[in-house]
Amino acid sequence: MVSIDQASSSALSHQIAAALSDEILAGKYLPGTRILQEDIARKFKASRSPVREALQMLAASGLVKLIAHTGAWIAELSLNECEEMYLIRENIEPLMLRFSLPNLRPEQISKIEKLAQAMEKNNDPEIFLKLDREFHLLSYSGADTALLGEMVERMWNTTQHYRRAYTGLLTQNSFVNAHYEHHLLVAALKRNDPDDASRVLFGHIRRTRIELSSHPELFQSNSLDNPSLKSG
Amino acid sequence: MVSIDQASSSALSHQIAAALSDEILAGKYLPGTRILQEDIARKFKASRSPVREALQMLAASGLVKLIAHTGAWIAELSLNECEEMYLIRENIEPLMLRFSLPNLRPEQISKIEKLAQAMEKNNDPEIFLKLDREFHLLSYSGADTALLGEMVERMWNTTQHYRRAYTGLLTQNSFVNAHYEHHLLVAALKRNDPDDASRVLFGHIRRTRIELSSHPELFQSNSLDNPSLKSG
DNA sequence: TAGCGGTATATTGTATACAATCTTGAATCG
DNA sequence: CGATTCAAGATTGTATACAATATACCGCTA
Repeated sequence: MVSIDQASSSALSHQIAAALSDEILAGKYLPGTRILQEDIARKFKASRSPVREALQMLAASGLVKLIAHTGAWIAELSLNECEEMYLIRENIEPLMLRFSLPNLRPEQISKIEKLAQAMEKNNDPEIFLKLDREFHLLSYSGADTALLGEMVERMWNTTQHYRRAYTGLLTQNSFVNAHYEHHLLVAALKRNDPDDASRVLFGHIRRTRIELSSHPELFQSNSLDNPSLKSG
Repeated sequence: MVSIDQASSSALSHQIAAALSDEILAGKYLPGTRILQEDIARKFKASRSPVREALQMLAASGLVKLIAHTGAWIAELSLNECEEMYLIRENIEPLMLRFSLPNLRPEQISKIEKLAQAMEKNNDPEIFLKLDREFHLLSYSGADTALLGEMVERMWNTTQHYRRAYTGLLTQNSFVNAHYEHHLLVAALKRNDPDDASRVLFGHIRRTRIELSSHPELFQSNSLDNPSLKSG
């Protein structure tokens, strides 16, 4: 369940897309940052051809926004768009969890439990971000629904920057609800209770959406050279 | 709410993507058909560069499947994948309808009603397909949720071939349930009842999914040169 | 001084040539 | 006779050169 996993392909365009994808998700580029084809080409010692294709792939996965004849930017969500993503996630991820649960093996559930515990002990936002992503995506890994999986991962990708900004904002205490929900989710998984698992997951995403929406300051664009701001 | 609507852009790649998109949705290529870059290039009197980009765009919108170093094929769904799409639709489209309804203007609702009536009078499957798509997408058009809209349209695109095959299979009588549901939906819209509208829509998509799944013969691949069949 | 044009520059889009990879089919071997 | 290997052809992937477009800066005008 890795979005651009044709990356194993020798195709340069796929390698570039995978590398850029990692960097973007790691937060090395801020939303709204402009991307010049030549810069990327130089960086990977390639021509612009594979770079252009890589940018198209990243646009398809929601990490980059392309505007014809104008350029490419790191994708940026408004507060409304971010809430939209969370609303969709609320309705989709519980469904995926239902498909996954029957196929989750005990050792996977153990691993999920350990991730929840690790998150609780940890106090580095960046590590939380990583563990949280692994926790949830692993809980979906039993689902034999590739198309659903792609959608879900895409939504995690496009919201990644804002989860980072949000977790960076919070104090240690503010995470308690998330930890509670994670533990409740693990408990439901262990007792093989898809109804309760879905309900807890729904509430978890919903609560996060609501808390996010009380931090509009996370969505002030920090780059002024994005033409989509003028035209919109 | 048109997927590749940068097509208005003068960029050749976008024009090619838009034209191909129309043709694929119109059923001029069967799922599993291989697409050669040179053929498309000749057809549009262009070089392969814009064709490659167009194919990437179509892959992003779910109409085409790309395999590195190997080629491009008209996207094909298995019965399971198609059911997956419908399950997602069941959970997503009622949500979008809820966003849309408060912003639908009376004349739009009238238009929706007329489409339902036109579908009932009509007995050409191809026209039904077109009207049905217009009916539903128009019912969502009040929603100010671009991201959700893109997802929904994407799902309509990827399932278009199978809706066509299915409607072509049915007798006039088999459409009655769809007509009933359409009328119930219109009634709920007219009385501004989002709960009922969502419920009817959910049932409409769900029933279609179940009926589709009783026709596995629609999903026998009719092209034998698709490598994804061997490797999968 | 603010707003408008227009030109130079920067950047993206496309065509062409070449390289890399895969597919096909025939010849060979067990 | 079936499976395998290898080479030729077909097709995709990449680099480079050029064309088209947009951006930015400067000077002009009101």
